[in-house]
Amino acid sequence: MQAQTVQRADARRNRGLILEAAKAAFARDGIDASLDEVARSAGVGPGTLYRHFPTREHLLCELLHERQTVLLSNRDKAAALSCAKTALLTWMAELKDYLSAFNGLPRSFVKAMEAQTSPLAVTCQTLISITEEFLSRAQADGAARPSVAPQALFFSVLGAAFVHDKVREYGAAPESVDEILAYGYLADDSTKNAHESIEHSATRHSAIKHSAIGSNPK
Amino acid sequence: MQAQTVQRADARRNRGLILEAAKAAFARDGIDASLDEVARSAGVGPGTLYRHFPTREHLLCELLHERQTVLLSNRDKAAALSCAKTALLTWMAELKDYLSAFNGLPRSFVKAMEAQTSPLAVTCQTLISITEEFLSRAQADGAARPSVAPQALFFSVLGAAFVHDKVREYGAAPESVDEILAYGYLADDSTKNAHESIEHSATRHSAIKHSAIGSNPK
DNA sequence: ATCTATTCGGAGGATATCTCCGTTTTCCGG
DNA sequence: CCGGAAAACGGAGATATCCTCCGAATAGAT
Repeated sequence: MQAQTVQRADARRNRGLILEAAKAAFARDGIDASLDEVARSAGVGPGTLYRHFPTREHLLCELLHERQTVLLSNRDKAAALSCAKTALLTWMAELKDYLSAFNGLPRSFVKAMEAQTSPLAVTCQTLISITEEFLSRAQADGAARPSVAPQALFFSVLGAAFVHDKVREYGAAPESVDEILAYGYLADDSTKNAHESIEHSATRHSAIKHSAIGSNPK
Repeated sequence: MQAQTVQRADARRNRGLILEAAKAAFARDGIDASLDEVARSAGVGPGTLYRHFPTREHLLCELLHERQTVLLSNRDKAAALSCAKTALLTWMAELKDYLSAFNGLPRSFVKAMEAQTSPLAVTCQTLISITEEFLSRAQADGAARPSVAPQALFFSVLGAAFVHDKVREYGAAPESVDEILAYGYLADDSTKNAHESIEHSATRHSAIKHSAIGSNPK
């Protein structure tokens, strides 16, 4: 790794070559692209790649910086919107797009959320914080439901991003999923008494899971 | 494969052993568990495993049959509910639970939807059809939004199932994501004029994506 | 021009997927 | 009960990926 000191010229050059090759490979094959292949197409040895980027996540994180710059500038544009609801909707669209940058990217983010050691973890926290800003503003404005938590919302976008590419390939409208996320699948005017049915069902579900697969302890 | 004729005694026995071992391995390590390891713990050679189940999906599909039986019986219970809304909510919970049976299962399903050759593809179609039943009924009842398409709803559940385990591990309430899916993150009483903002944002988003990554043509 | 710290590159060990084919097992007809 | 053909087994091995280790090469300071 290059620590805090200045790195040698060849090191700097190779780093750039690797990033370029990785960007192409990830864009083409998704984040599971072979790293040895990336090294090969960058014209360096595997050792060089792993010295610069110890894990796939480090490499990914570096590639996302570029995107992140765009995302943050769009955050500002969205934040400048006068309508809190439109601002939130806009941010959500930007966020989902960012999370769909590479095929399989949501999986990396989700993994990063359970392992704080991942270099993507900080990014996650940042994104949740920003989401919270937009969400809070919309909630204060009465445009978003008060019981929605920023973490839950972020997870939901991750889910939407996860299916995003496949929805397109399947022929359905990608926005249809976004719309469900924003407005729900239930109608607005329903009474609230069916709410507990979800809990009930979920509880019953655990019981089912138990009896169905619980035959192997630990 | 065992074609239509009866298979030999040892073949039948090994098939059972493999399924048992695979169930344990998938439950423990998720659907990416090593198949050679499954074969080893089943006490058979790799060749035997691959002769019985040519691909990981074939094996997975067979393992899901058991779950599917439970799911279908629960479908009937849910369908018997008098309230269309509660019925839909219940089905959605059952479905999500089914799709969370193994860690990483949603990825397989999503893959199956773009490759019709996968043995899971039929299952997908079945699940979408059932979802459509519940959805249509709720829509006729005014309990679900008319513009929601069954495919989009299914994709949304896949997204929710994808993050399900991680939400739990993260410490947030798993139901929070379900709630967002059902009711949306926006408030009920908003006017509809922000609707087009989504489209607008999406369009603008594509433009962003273009300029950000469009440097490598095909 | 020399020397040293840095960086490189690729051989190689570990693990996983999937195939091929010689060997073993089942079970049917005699 | 007993061949023998068909069915099934199993594991060696070809290929791919990840990641490490260390002798060789190189940049850049003196």
